[in-house]
Amino acid sequence: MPELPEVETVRRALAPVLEGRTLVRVVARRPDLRFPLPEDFGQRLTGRRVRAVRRRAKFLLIEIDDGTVLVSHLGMSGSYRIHQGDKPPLEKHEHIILLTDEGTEIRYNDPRRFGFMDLVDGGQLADYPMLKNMGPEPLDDAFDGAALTAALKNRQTPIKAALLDQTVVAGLGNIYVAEALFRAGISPRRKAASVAGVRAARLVPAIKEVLQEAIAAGGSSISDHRQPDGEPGYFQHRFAVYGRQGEPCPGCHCDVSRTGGIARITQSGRSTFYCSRRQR
DNA sequence: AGGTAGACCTGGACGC
DNA sequence: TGCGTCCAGGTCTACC
Repeated sequence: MPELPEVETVRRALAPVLEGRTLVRVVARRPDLRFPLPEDFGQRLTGRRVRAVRRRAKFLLIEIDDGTVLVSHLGMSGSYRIHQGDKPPLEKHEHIILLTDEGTEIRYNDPRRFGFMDLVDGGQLADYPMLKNMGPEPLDDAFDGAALTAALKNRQTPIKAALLDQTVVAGLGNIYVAEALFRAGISPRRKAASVAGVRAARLVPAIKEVLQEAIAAGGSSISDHRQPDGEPGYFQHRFAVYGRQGEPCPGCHCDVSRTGGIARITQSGRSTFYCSRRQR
């Protein structure tokens, strides 16, 4: 599921039920997700108050009043669900349960367990291995055409792979890279270093716009992913190319029976969707 | 050094 | 119904 817009949607849902609240019960129903959970994970959080729920790229950063940060990454299939009042029976893959002093229950569900949680000293966060080399936030003003051009300089890999590299720009994944490249009219196969100057200046706003629109739509619901309140996201209905192989791209007048419509290719082991006529 | 496969894990969709 | 195959939003590690 979760690229930047989905994680931001989760952050916005969790912040009002967690910030300022005390965690009265924290249960890990198994000792590990992708990695082993820290020793005494539940005990270290129980009785503590949550200061803030932040996000960096695809990471949720839940700041605790003792200076600890609960780092949460959703991997491919992680999701949070908030229950106030009625608590339905626990599901098989609901691995982590947080209960607040207001009686709100927050469950972390992750069938594939590619997600993980960790407890990190706030002062050490900048050195945390998975955050240390992270590139700029795509929605920050500092991320502009010049910054992208510099980050792509001399890179021979396709632009698709470069945008998935979190050290170039942090938070994009397979879906939003495809959508941003379509909007910018840039082929995913183009050499990254050649996305400079005007092309980079076109790509940056395409990235920002697609992310902002997706956040406004509550993210994308692929498979059975939901927002924490149980509502689906709606941005998947607005995908121009992702998952649409063989269809005409939006605004396209070509003869799909002849051109084959939106193409699907494999790049570094992952599906790429694009229009070979309008993306160069 | 930079770039590309393989690994991690479960479940859903599809073909036979 | 059941089995095998393929595919999936991410990222680390091990190789060339």
